[in-house]
Amino acid sequence: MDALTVNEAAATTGWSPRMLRYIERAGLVSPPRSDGGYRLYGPAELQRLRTLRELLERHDVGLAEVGFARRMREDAGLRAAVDEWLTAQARRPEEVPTGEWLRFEQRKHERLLAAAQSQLEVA
Amino acid sequence: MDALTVNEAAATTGWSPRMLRYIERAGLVSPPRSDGGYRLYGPAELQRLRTLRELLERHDVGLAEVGFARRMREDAGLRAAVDEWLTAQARRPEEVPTGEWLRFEQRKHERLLAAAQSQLEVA
DNA sequence: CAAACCTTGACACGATCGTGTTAGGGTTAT
DNA sequence: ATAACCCTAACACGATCGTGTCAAGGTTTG
Repeated sequence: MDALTVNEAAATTGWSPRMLRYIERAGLVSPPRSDGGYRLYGPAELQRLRTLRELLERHDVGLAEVGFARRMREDAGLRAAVDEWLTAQARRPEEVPTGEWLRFEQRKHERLLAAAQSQLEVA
Repeated sequence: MDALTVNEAAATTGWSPRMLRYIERAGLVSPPRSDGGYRLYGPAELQRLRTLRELLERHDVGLAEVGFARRMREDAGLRAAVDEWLTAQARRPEEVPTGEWLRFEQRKHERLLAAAQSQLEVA
């Protein structure tokens, strides 16, 4: 069998087994199961897990946010509602001071980086 | 003056003053300010606050999620990355993409990347 | 069969979200 | 001028996110 179990998949993707289960519950990567219920990660799932990691790291996004993007993609009503609301906002560009929001995001990012840093220093 | 202050705006929109400030910080509704720094909510902002409430209640969405949708809309690179990841998920591996489908996806991706590029050039 | 691995469920813990409240200090309006 | 209102910053607090770990029990495999 060329399918890996959770621990093996974890070893080759950089996720922990715990996170692999969490990611499945979040509806992002759901491997098929063996007759006994074991998760079986094939090449497709492994690739998705690696690209998911890339996506989160490079764009400072959370799993829940990707899950929300997925929900928007699948729920046309939701997508339309959110899109409409945001579009109305965009029609008033003079009332959109992006500076504050940017600084807010920057501070959040700085906090995340600081946390990652101290994490590394411990290791 | 037909602009309301935070407490007045809160009274007519159903939000608390605290949440009005929080919503501004989240980049969702940013009213102009008086010379002294008071928030001044006009009809446009009031309407946006009411529709925002509608949106959250009807679709069980959080403020942070709407903020993320906004971020995706404004950051073409992010949008392209998330979109690409989710699209790959939808495609079944055994359902080998026909030339037609593949070319369609490729063109979409190219458009998204081009948008990201021009976004960067502006900055 | 038995060791090694998997499953779900739970407790734990720091970080962020959504929200209220309070403190110290300016602004507006009467 | 002074009461009433606003501003930001901060503490607090339950809920959820992201993550680890442990327990009790089923599966795979040599």
